[in-house]
Amino acid sequence: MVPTTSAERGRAVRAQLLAAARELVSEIGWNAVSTRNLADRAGVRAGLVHYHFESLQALLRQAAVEGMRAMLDEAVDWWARADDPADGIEALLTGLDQYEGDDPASLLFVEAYLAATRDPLLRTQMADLMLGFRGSLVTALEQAGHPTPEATAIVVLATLDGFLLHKGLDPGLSAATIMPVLRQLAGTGLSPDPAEPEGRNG
Amino acid sequence: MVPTTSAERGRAVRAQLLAAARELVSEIGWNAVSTRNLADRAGVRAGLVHYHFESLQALLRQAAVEGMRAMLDEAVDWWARADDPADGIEALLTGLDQYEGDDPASLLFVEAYLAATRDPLLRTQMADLMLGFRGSLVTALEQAGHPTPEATAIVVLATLDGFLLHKGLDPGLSAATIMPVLRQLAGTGLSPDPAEPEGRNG
DNA sequence: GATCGACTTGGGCAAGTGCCCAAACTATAG
DNA sequence: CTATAGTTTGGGCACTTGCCCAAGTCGATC
Repeated sequence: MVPTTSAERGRAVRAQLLAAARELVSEIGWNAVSTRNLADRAGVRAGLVHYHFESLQALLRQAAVEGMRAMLDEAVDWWARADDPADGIEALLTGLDQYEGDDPASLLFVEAYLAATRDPLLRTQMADLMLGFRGSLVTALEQAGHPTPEATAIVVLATLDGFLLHKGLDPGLSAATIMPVLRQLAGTGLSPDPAEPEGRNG
Repeated sequence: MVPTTSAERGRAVRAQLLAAARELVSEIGWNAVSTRNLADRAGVRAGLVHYHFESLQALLRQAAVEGMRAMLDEAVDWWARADDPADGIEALLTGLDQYEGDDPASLLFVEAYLAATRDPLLRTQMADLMLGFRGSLVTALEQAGHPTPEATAIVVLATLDGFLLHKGLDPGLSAATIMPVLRQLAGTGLSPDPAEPEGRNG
């Protein structure tokens, strides 16, 4: 259905701008997104950016936070369904494996981390997001009877983000390589697999 | 010794520019460094940037790679001295703990990771750097008799980088919290020390 | 028809960008 | 002294930046 009223078209433009922002942030970097190339990508005139949003930064902030929240919510669902937290981690990791270090979703996260360093509002919003996500991992680990859920959750999340940083440099890195180690981490530590083959990288 | 000849002064200016670049990249971000604020920080005229360097990007690339190499070499020395790889990791982590998420060295790394995504030359240089660093961790783990040195090294390095990403959001994160988990990872799992599990808590 | 409000247009502004270059400077060599 | 080579200066070019705004379009309401 093509939007007809002004309000409907306005809402559509806002959505297009936010989607274009998500694309461009991963493609050219947070600081390289300008009102003009953003409007270009969204297929609208540049003047509209500052009609619909207070500033470029506010637009980028909203786009990033909404995008990340959607992805994290999806991941939390995985955890709710899987009975072993390690299965949820594996699902997350293999999701990254189809890309070769230029996964747009991953880059959006890293760009946002960096931008948050210089944008206090974005920092608090992202901190809330990550706290909630970490909490859901902690409860999953608790329910699995893990001895140190808090510290392990922090390490697992750091590893996930660090892994996609490294994958940008070395696309040959495979989730399969590190999965056994993460599985051992997420497991209760009571039944380690006897012989785990050594992976390699490219 | 104050430089007197033109060549000496030129070398000094190059060094000042590279140092200023390292500072500014962590303070305002890779893409926000311009010829003018860079020259300003270095205390030289803007025209000198393009006399001494082919381009701004080339300057930033060289500054980042040199800075990272110096820091990694230092860390490798730690490994050479410590007999337990976990001690080296602990030394690295506590080095990060004195900052509150705005450690200039850490930010330089993350900024470089991101810039490498869009600069093929920087990517290969950083890949070499990280491969060498990871290799030294692998040998340290091998000598300690670790069963899966390769995969563990990848996870440990990813955790290190991911941890500083998260620390930017949540400065309350302490290295002490995750150290037991990393120690378990880096250990052989055979507990060479008589009493080792469950040390102090953060 | 007229009016209203949300939205859109296109042009503009001051400031900043990377890079360039002719001219000047400076310490050494012939 | 005059060359010479390396370095430094200050201004400039063409372009992009975020943000602004008067004038316009368009459907809904009176």
